[in-house]
Amino acid sequence: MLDEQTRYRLLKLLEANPELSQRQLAQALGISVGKVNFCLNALIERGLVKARNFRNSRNKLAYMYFLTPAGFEEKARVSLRYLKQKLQEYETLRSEIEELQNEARRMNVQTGEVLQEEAGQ
Amino acid sequence: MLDEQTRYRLLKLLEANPELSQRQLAQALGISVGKVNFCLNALIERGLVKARNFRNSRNKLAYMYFLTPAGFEEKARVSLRYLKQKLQEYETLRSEIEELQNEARRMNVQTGEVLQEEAGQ
DNA sequence: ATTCGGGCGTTCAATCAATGAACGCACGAT
DNA sequence: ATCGTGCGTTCATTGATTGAACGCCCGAAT
Repeated sequence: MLDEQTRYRLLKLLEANPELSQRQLAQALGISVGKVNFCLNALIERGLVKARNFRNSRNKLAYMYFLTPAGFEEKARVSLRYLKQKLQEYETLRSEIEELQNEARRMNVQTGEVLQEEAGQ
Repeated sequence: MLDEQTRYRLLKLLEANPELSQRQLAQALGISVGKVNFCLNALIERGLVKARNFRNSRNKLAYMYFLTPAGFEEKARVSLRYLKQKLQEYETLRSEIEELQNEARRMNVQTGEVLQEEAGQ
């Protein structure tokens, strides 16, 4: 449920915008309200996030989800892990693309440049 | 069910190794037998793959799933689409990594190089 | 004082991709 | 005949995810 990407993106979003509602978080992350609710409560339970009241722009009482000190530490760890993972993915992707390009080149020979034209547009 | 990646990897695998059984295909692709069966039947139904009998290494009767001419054409199209998609992902990943590295740099300032050491190992 | 409307967090039945154990079948070996 | 093996196929189960529905709260309007 709490995959690395969601964890990272949620923590980052909370750090930058603690005033977002669960619905706004859901929309910003492209996930469902239910999932945000679940993840947020998990973070709160682990003491990484605290909910606090504040007055929003329409002067209504609302929640604010801000990172605790432990939350900031966790976010640093998660970011680093996420970065490493992305660098790994990057390398994997690089060789996969290379392989695909070799394949496309082989195809070109057989199909008389048809693919190259197609790829151009 | 038939996402672009599975479609590409299955067609590629069939082109190179038509003699693989559904179980072997599943293992090679890291997906379940049921999914391979479903995908394969979809390909057969669309006339992109044909099943044919042959004698395998143990001299047992077995199926061979080979690409039809239409299958080869489809594979070329899928490969190209997949390549484009991967190039796109590559660019996205590049900027995401850049952003993560900026973030890590900012953190370094605040945490006194702790993260850099951590990243080293 | 009362009603209303809107946005909030929360819940949970429904959905859907995916799994892999179980099945019947075909066939070579014994 | 009979086994054993590996095949394709099936389908109940799992598990993640969804989003409609709910009750609640509170400011505004009546």
